[in-house]
Amino acid sequence: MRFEIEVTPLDLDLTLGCGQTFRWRCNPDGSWSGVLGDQLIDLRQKGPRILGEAIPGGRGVEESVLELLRTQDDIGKIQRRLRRDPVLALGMTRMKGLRIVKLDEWECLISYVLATYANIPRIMKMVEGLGTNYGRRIAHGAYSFPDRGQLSKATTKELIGLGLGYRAKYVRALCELIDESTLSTFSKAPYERLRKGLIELPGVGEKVADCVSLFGFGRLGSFPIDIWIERALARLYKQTGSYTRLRTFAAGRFGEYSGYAQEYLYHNERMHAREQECAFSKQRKK
DNA sequence: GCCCAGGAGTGTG
DNA sequence: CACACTCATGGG
Repeated sequence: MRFEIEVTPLDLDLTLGCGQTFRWRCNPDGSWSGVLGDQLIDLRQKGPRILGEAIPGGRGVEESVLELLRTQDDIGKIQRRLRRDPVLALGMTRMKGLRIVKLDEWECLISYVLATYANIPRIMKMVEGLGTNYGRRIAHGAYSFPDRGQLSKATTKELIGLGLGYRAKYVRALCELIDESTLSTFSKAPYERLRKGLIELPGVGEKVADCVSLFGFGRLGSFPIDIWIERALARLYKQTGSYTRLRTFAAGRFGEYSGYAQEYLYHNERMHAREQECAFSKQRKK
């Protein structure tokens, strides 16, 4: 089923390729393929228009893509607020098309528990492994992310076989602990209580809780601090110290849209590191 | 071969 | 509060 939607501003490559979600892949022709619920979806950007194709297709496909891209966010308003920070204002215009994504809560929780101490290619491989082994087949080579019931069938040994390592026991424990009401209670909870509830879960610390709050539960005030954000805060703001200290700094500086600030800083820092690396290798060639 | 990764859990000073 | 150590492994 083909469909077409319009989203502005939007940079699909930035949004789907900057490491927020581990389920979308860029095809050789520049389009993106991913799974939303039980739909395999291809997206191709033509200026402000997004040309999409869904298999098997059906009602609500457009809506699920609009939800993924958080089209209700007023990017202009968010950027005006964040531009009050001179450091952030510097390179922010080119980030205009980078949108926070809205992921399924359960998928997001499991994905970011797997994301601890692993690089992005490996995380993608682990998440893909859960899909192909425990999800439902949608199309050739495409599987839905397994729900609690499906993932509960996995043994710790099987999960380790998929390369999860010590993360396997956390996935097992989460399958036991999380039920239907847990996530809906979380959804209704105010941010700080949601955060505390998430941190009580096995395999979930402050950083994962903040990622799940942001990408899974859509709390834009959340500010996950990983190694890249730590570097960015040290390099650009001369801020170092504990997670709590850095988090307090970010809240005061970026306020209710800290999540967008975080994603800008994250992407910027990774690009900066890559430029440094290129400059270094060029220098060595001489 | 070596370094590092969208960290968490636990124990100690 | 701050560190220190372990966990388990694969990608670049």
